[in-house]
Amino acid sequence: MHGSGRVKIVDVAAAAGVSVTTVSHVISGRRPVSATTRARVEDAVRRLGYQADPSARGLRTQRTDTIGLVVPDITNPFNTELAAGIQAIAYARGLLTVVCEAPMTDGPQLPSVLSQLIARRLDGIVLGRFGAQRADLDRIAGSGASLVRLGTRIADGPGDVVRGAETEGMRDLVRYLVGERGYRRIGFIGGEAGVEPGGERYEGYRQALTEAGRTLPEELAVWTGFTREGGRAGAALLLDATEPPDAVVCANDLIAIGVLDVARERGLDVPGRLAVTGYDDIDAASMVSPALTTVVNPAREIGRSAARLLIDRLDGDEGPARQVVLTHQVVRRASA
Amino acid sequence: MHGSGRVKIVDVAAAAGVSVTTVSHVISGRRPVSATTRARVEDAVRRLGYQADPSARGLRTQRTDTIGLVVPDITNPFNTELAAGIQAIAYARGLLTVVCEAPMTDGPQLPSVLSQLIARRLDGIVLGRFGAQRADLDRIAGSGASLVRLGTRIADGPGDVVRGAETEGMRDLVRYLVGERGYRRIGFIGGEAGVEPGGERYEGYRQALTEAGRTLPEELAVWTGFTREGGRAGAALLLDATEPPDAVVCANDLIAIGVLDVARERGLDVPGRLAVTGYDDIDAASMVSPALTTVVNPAREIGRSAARLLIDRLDGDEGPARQVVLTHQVVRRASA
DNA sequence: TCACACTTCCAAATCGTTTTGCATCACGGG
DNA sequence: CCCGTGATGCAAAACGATTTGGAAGTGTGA
Repeated sequence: MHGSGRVKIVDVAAAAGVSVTTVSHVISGRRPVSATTRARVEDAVRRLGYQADPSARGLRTQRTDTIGLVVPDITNPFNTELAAGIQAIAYARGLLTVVCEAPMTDGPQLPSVLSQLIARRLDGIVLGRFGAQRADLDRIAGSGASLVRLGTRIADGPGDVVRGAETEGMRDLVRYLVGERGYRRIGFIGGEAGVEPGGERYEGYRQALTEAGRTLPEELAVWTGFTREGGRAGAALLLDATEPPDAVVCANDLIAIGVLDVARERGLDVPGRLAVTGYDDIDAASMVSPALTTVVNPAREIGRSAARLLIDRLDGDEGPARQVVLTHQVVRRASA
Repeated sequence: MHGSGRVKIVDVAAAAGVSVTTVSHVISGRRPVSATTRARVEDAVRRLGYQADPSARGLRTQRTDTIGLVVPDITNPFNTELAAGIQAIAYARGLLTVVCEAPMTDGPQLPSVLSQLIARRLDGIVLGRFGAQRADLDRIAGSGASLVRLGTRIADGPGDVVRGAETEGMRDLVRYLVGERGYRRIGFIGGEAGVEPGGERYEGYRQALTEAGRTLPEELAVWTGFTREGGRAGAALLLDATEPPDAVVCANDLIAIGVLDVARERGLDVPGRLAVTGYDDIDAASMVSPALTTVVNPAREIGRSAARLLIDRLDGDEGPARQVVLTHQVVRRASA
């Protein structure tokens, strides 16, 4: 019952009165075929509704025409936008995209997810903003899949890189807070400790403060998690400090939204009593109130660039590793 | 270079000193193998890091071990949660999940996306809340893929169905607005006209109003689109009516958030001057302010149920079509 | 007419599994 | 002693495409 009557390439060949070889050549265009024969074949393909079996083709060509995206949190809108950007490009090329979640904390971890994807013989993998080990990267590269890494400044290691100018973005944001808005005591809430892109963004925060001649308030920098929950936890920590901040800079928008939650619970006026900023500019950043001052991280464009790089590699580009850096932009809204 | 040195089943057989048949039987467990032989084979598999080639396996077994989810808007958090629920179950079963976007308006439409997925010989497809034609459903079923439809009340047609009790959910919500909160003139903003789940939800709205003896304010029911933009457009329409509503019921949360945007722009107090409600209870519903009164639509659980149904079918369940209905729950927050 | 190049097509090998039908062996019961 | 029965393992045939080497057919110039 299951696809028993599927039309195969031999059926097309029979219907068109040619050999399967010719049908294949018409379809792939790898060898010239006379116009009349081509027309007969194409007509037969259309009439019978022939579609090549991807397993059979993949077996022969050693390609799956499938690429993967691995992200730490599939529900983070940033990652969703990313996926949408990749899919748009990949779909047009006939590539299927599978997006997998490899949580930072619980659930199947990165190495396990990579095993699955490598076993699937994906043609390429986009690794989204992770604390990936060098061993993970080498494993992907060693499997024969092309690799694009996202949001990391670390240039060595296999694969191409796409990233936003995150250090610069955060630096500009904090400059704005210090210079134009005059906040005095600025805290920082990061994601998981030591993990990109938290490091990048913290670095920008650090730079802006030191260039302004401020001392880094080390007791006001905490790392919790890139989630709303993480923001709540971080806010509690910072607000209960002996000398609380008048502004808190968050490593992404979800964290900032968690901080807003706490501020509302405690009846703190934002930004009067406490300024809050995010990073990424996800849709929700403009939904909350006060609307978040944040930095645009062009998720969809990052996805598109990553897909294009990957496709170039699949098409045989053997050139040296490339790095694409996308511009940033501070968005001034009501929260700071 | 590309995977040239991949270890194949013959390599494992050689290393273990048995035939490939035996290796295959050890792996699949389809025929008994003596304990000592099994141990030797398993050891060889581990040592060599053997992983069966999915194309070769798929060619023989006529399965891809891959399922698909099709949704109209991949950036809608409801759909993301849905995907996460499906993935969680599928991943544990060794199934890969691909989620595809088939927008209602622009971009590749449903039939075209289905063609891609059918060409890929997916084992099963979950069709997320769509105005799918009967022909689309039949095409999926005819391709041999198992089918689960989401959020539709239409029982006939191929495939199993998973849905929330949406008519009831919306009915309870509107009862609350009318009965407990005393709103007099209640408008409705739907998604794309005539498309599930808009129809379901409108029906609940209609039922609640008629059972309360109200006349349906037909001029206050508009269909725009299941997005924030749609909400903005709908709000403009309703607020500029000759006799504007004091409450507006939206077919999903994104629409409601768009209405909040407009209310804020116009300086309308919510809920004092205008009450607003959503549907789905996505994360953002509790981020905006005032926080949305809405109805829980258990996206993740719907996804899990759908995946389980699909897997049952893949395992050979030939029973009659099933329908799973999940409970709803009104969440009373600040917006109404 | 022959030689040569170009077009156009085909037969057959190949990709790496799974699965079927058989052969072999050991063992116990009649 | 022989035969049936299970357990165990192997050889070979699929699965459905792509690709290579070569065989026809066609046209041109000497």
